[in-house]
Amino acid sequence: MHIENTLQKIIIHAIKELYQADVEMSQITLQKTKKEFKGHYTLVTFPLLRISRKKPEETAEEIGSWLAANADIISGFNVIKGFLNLEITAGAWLRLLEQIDAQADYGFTPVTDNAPLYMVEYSSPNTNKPLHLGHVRNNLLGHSLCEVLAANGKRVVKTNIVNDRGIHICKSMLAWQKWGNDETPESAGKKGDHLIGDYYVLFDKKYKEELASLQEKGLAKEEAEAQSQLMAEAREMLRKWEAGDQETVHLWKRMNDWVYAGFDQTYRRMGVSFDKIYYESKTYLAGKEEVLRGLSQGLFYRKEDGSVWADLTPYGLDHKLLLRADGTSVYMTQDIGTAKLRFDDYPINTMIYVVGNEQNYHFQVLSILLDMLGFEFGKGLVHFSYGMVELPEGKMKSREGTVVDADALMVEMVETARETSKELGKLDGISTEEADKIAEMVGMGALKYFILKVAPKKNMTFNPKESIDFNGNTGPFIQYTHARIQSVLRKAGEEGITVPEKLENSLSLSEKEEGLVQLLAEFDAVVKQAGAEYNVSLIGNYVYELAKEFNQFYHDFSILREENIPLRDFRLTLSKNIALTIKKGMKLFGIEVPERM
RNA sequence: GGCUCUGUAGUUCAAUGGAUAGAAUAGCGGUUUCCUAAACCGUAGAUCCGGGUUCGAUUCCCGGCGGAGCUACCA
Repeated sequence: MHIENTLQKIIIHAIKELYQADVEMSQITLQKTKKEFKGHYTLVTFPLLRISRKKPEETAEEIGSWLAANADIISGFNVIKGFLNLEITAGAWLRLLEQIDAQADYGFTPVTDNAPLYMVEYSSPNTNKPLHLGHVRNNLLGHSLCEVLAANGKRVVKTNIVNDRGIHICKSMLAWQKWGNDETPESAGKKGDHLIGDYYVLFDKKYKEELASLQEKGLAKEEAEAQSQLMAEAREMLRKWEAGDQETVHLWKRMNDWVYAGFDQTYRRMGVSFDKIYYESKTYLAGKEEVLRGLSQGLFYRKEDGSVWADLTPYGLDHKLLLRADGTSVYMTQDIGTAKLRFDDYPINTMIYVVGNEQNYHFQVLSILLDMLGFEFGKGLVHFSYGMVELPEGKMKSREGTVVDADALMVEMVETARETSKELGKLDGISTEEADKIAEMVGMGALKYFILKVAPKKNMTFNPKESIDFNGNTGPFIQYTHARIQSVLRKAGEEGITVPEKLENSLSLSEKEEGLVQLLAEFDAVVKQAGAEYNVSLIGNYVYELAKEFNQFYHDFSILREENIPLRDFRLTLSKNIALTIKKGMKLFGIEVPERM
């Protein structure tokens, strides 16, 4: 980062000296030199030909010569076609390493009191179903995005909106009332969210049976649906709930608490958390108010049947329903209310919604509506849209029982990690507690990394078999690299070797060492870029590259037994810095790195 | 039909408009007297099709073809 920036400035100076022309930073295209060529950074000279009025090779040659003569961080250069490959001096690399070395453990850009405030909404579960694989991607992306933003010096408020009201909730309540026999999570030995989810499924089953028997009597499907006793009861329950009927509300609270306890357990294991949770049951009325205000101000209109609509045709969109004919609110109404409450609660600069791409249209509309209602934050809201998670067999379908449950998945990942460790004899001689801890870190690391390394925007395929693979571009590989480095440092300590704080300035770096130092130097820049582009996955691929380079490096050199003492010291410091960077990178993913594994 | 996203090795993923399109897996062939082999090395294999802009296109634009999603008085 620092070197790249410095280089750009020097090159701008060089061009001024050579061609008496001013160029913008953006015209200086620097990139990492490809492995097969000598050098660290490459200047692409094609965009500069207009200024130099010379052939690419000549231009590159001239700039290269000027730099070699005048810039003290350049130790050499070579020209291939229009590409100017620049070599950086060992001294410059070492100074950079010392800077990194001086950083605190997680010392990215520090967060200050007046830093921009970002509110990030993620997770957003329904209280009638346990979390599944899709939520896992949501939670991990949301949490990781928050970490990346904070690393870039932003204040972050993590928030969640719980969809805790509506007919779907009444369905599971009704099923529990009818067939539950007072079952509780304790008596059933199930997590609360799973218990409620099971009753939701039970309702659906019973409802289908009812429809089938009605249809047998000769009713059409629509008639059967209209006559369904069960559905009528569910609707009646919703009416009672909205009217504040004590018994209904009490049951609702009791069952919701079971669900929240279940969710909390899942969140804790995933390592995600929230600073402020909003409940739809408490925000939908505010939304209704806002919509009615908009109506009275002539922003919206009312149809003959009483329903309220927004005309979005001036924005190239359709008409959008905001309140039903019976006055009840819809999803959009609730999101308007939630947004208002949030901005009342916090001085938010940017609101980010981590929600799947099936809702792209919804957030496009929400942004316009908030803007119409006069909230200046409407226009700038960010929909952090991510793709669906599919299985090798295709989409997850609850009806076909192909939904991957989040809790079951985590259990399976950790179990597999434990089994594999055992087979490899890694668990010999360590306590059960430590083995458990390592299995948890590795299993969860595999899951998190597998999901986060994919560019958020894209749909992805989740293959359970491959996700628990510990080879290649995986979390465990990176964790393993970290553990090996810790082992090196530990052994050095046992031999009485201390890792030097200051580095000798006279060292010459091998190509491999230069490669590693370069990766270290660029890490902060990647984190910045990830924060600016809301692209979390950049970091994963980067840390993997670093880990891979180190493994190769490690394989080729015997670090501690190096005869040359300063070189040994240097490599120890390098190892320490790599371990630190891996740890920082993985923390941005919410992944823990074991000291040994 | 309209709108949005997407199309890269057998498979899963990379690639600010730059050099010979990278990895990983699976395949084939190797490396353990090497302080962690969950490692390392070699080998083979891909940009959906057709135009355009550009010195230069996987990337940007237009047109096809394929996939996903949205287009609900569900959330």
